[in-house]
Amino acid sequence: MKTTFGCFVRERRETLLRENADYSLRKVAGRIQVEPSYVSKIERDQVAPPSEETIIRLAKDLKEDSDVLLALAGKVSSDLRGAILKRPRLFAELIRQMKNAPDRAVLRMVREVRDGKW
Amino acid sequence: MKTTFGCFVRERRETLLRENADYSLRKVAGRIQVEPSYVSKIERDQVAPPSEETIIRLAKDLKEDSDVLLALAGKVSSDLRGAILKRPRLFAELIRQMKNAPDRAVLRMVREVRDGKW
DNA sequence: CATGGCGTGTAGTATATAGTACACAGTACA
DNA sequence: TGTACTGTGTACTATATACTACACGCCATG
Repeated sequence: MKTTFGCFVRERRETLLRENADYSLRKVAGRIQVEPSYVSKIERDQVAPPSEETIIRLAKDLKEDSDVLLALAGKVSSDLRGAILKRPRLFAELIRQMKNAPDRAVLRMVREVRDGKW
Repeated sequence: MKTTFGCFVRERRETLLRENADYSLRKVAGRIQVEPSYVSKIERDQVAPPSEETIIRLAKDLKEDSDVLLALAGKVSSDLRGAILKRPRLFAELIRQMKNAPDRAVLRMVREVRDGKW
């Protein structure tokens, strides 16, 4: 079974709540500026995941990687989308090529580029 | 000025129409299974670009790269999205790293991976 | 001169997205 | 024992998305 957005968020929040009462559903809702009932429905997967902006605020609040949270919501963060849209053919080829490459290989490339080997 | 989705499509269609009467707006609309008035509005950017599925049918009909057409519509094709969502942190890092790399460098890496150098 | 194909204008629709507002019942604790 | 906080149920809403349906006027041509 796949982890859903809601389950993941609930689990993460309850973990934080165990050692910090500031992570009640209502407190989190307050900080990320949505209604508590909405967070409740989100965590039980009763509604679709929220918007990108709300997911990013939530990720920050829960100290989670926003790319991971966005992925669980089936979304790609808009800065990545922006990069792809500027050079669609190039990135399409890159991603399709890397799709089946093992993590190690992809990481090696990232490192090579970061180290200026181009 | 940026080329819009509509302008691009209209220009492409009219180019094809010049040597083939099968590329009238109505004929294209018929083949891609939407109303002619809808295509008219799309080409004049009077409405937002159509759905991914419709864009792909349109790209095929106009013999255009669907990734390019999707990009003009501000969309990323769902197979690319799927690849990113499976390994969000990895691909986020990859794309952010490649974002500022010159085309040549990215292409070199793509070729290296394709040629099994990993 | 009417018939067929052309592009376009107006109006309307179904479904999805992204939430709000507020009442309610249970629990803790002072 | 009351009050403060917890999570949840119900109902509603505004905006966006992705189109359809159909009528209109223009032009070519047979």
